[in-house]
Amino acid sequence: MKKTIFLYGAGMAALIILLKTIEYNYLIRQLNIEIYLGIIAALFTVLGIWVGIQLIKRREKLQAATSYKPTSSSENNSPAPDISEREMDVLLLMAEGLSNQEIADKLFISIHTVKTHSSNLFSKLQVKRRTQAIQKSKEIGLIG
Amino acid sequence: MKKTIFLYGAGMAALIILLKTIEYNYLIRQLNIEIYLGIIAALFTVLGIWVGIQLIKRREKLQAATSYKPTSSSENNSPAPDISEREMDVLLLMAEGLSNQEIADKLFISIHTVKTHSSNLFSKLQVKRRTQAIQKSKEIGLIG
DNA sequence: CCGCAATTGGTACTTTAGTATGAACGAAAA
DNA sequence: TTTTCGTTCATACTAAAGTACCAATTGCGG
Repeated sequence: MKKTIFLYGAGMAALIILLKTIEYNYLIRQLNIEIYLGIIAALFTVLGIWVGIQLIKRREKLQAATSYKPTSSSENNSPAPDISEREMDVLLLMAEGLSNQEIADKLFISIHTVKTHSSNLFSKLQVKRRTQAIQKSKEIGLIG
Repeated sequence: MKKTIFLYGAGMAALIILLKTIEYNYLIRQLNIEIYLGIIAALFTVLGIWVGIQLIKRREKLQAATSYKPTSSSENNSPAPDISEREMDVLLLMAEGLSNQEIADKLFISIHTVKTHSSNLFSKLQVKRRTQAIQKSKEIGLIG
């Protein structure tokens, strides 16, 4: 949370510095004021889109946390290793045949994170490939 | 789609009109140019946030549409795509989580042949990856 | 005999998957 | 407050999967 605000402020500062540089150097005397305003509008529109996406991600994370609690503490005793909630998300999408990139898009995380989760998943399931993970997790009743 | 674009354009137009009104009436002569730029930045940031939210919504809708497609009309157009005997062998071992090399060893053929079979298999099943092939062949009852 | 499909094998290439390692942050527990 | 764990992201690498194109063999039916 604080990090996002800091990054937002830093981005703003960087933009302001950039604009000041443009203004006081050479461009502002040659360019039309309309073009200058257009550049500012475009830049801050992009910045706003980024902020909006960040807000969506945060909200969805909070919603998921409040709605999905009873996933991994009920019946998994000996055969089911303690798969975390996020690893379970990856596993389910994996079983549907999605690629890592598609899983990343659907969960709003990067493909690197998907690889991290899946790698940990394979370790916990003691398998080497995603096809084996699907097969084994169905065997031990992790997924339907 | 078109509606969103129209709304976006309308929002832009309204903003421009507002800015022009501010500029040509009274504020621009009294206020500092910095404040004027700040107002523009803030307005377009808000606009960008809105656009970002719209983009997220659209993408989620598309994902839902694509993910729910194969439930209704997948088993009527391809109840039995003529899978050859050897392709079936590969598919069965594939569903057990074996790699191409392991399948090749088990069938006493080269890995190239396994790739050929699996590639033809994916074309016939209209999928792109082995995980999807397993999922789909179970859906349409090709394998148990 | 000839065409056709299936099977097998290959080269060369791009894409995806997976590993190893490190880093950062937040929340919860100790 | 410090530690631990889960989550996130990243780079750099190797391994596996998949595609495109080609070619030889075999068996079957016209």
